[in-house]
Amino acid sequence: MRQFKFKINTELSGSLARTGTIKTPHGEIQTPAFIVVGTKATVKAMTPEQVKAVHAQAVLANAYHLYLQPGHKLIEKAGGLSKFMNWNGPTFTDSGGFQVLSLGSGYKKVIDMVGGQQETVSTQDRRAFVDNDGVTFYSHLDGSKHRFTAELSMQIQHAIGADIMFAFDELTSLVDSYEYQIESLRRTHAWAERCIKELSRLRAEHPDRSYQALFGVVQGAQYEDLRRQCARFLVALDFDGFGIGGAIEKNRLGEIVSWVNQELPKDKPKHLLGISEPDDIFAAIENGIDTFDCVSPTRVGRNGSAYTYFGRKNIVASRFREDFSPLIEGCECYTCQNYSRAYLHHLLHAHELLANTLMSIHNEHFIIKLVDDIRNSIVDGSFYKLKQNWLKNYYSKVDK
RNA sequence: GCAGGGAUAGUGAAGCGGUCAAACACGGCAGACUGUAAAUCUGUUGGCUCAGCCUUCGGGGGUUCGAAUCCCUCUCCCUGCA
Repeated sequence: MRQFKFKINTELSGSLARTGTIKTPHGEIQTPAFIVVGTKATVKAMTPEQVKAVHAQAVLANAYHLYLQPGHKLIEKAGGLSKFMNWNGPTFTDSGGFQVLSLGSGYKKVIDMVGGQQETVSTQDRRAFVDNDGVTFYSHLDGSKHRFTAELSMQIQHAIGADIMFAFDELTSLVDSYEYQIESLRRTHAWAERCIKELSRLRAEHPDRSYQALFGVVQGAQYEDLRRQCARFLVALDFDGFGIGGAIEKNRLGEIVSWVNQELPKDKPKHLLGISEPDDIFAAIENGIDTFDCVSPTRVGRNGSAYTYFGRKNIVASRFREDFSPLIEGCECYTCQNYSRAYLHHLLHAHELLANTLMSIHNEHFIIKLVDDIRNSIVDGSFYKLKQNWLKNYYSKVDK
């Protein structure tokens, strides 16, 4: 019995935006929702109680990382991801497909979301090699050799036991040729079919775990024909929802998401992988995205930046040394309720671990609240007003 | 008191006649971070009218075309012996 359900609650006329509810065995997710990232079965520097307190509805972990350490079998023995990490809400796992890029062609390179200059990586520097059947790669932890296939990714994710899993895909970069995108897409399609097949085998083997939902991932980079083609291909398969992945030029994000969502069935949830900048969030939701995840709030926080209504602020900067006000006046997060910018500045300079926790709490709270506010604005029809005012402030360069 | 060693930019520490405004580390300053090889990475860090010039390597004085680097002397510190 599949317990995964998605229901649309309200729609914003004149756009693809909607609110909805995803029902999983571990609880409901009110969408649009920002899904917090906990790659290695932990949201870095935060306890599950703190994750709950910032109103996170679900956590997304990573199959690649958990396979290498501590091993998916161990998590299975522990009773599944949710129990293992003491997070009693819904969970997602990413397939490990992203590592094809981050360890392969994008090794040591930042994925350029703006679409500027990019270099490809020479073969000898690569740690991952893609072929039609799968990916051979070397562990970033100890250099040991491994091989991922669609089947193994499903076995890993199935063992980890998240409520929502993603099909194994290949992520290309913007500099890959159109020809390569076609070749890659062919693999992503084949792997999607193999994921479906492998999951049905696993479900038959483990009826108790048939609750796990599987999302297919749409690739195709910046090409409209490829994006639409990929979406149509995946629709024909038995996916519970869809992820949209791959290299996306920042200024075309809304456009690309809209092509895909015009092809995908309306009544299934759509997840945009790895996005959380405020302007991207507005663009994504406006074009029909229900959930997204991103490492940015925690990573940026650990590295000293805080989200505010007037842009990100580098709290390590000396101008905050004697600033005894909270990160945001009136912010309801634990950090702003109790600590000043000067204190956070001090913790960051002293490399105190509490800095990571307090900065992460604020940033996660901030992004989650933004998405919650957007959800409410869809319900009461004030979406466009919120978007306009919000982004005007955020990019105003005012230092408040 | 005698013998030896040492004083280098914010700190520690290289340099031991020219390529030294002086390695490197830390600290400082600034920036970046979008399916986490990230408590990470990048740039910068004497001054200025900045492709050049000026003042620096404990203080002072020498040697030399040229000194942080050699000599004399003073001050302070360390280690032995008295």
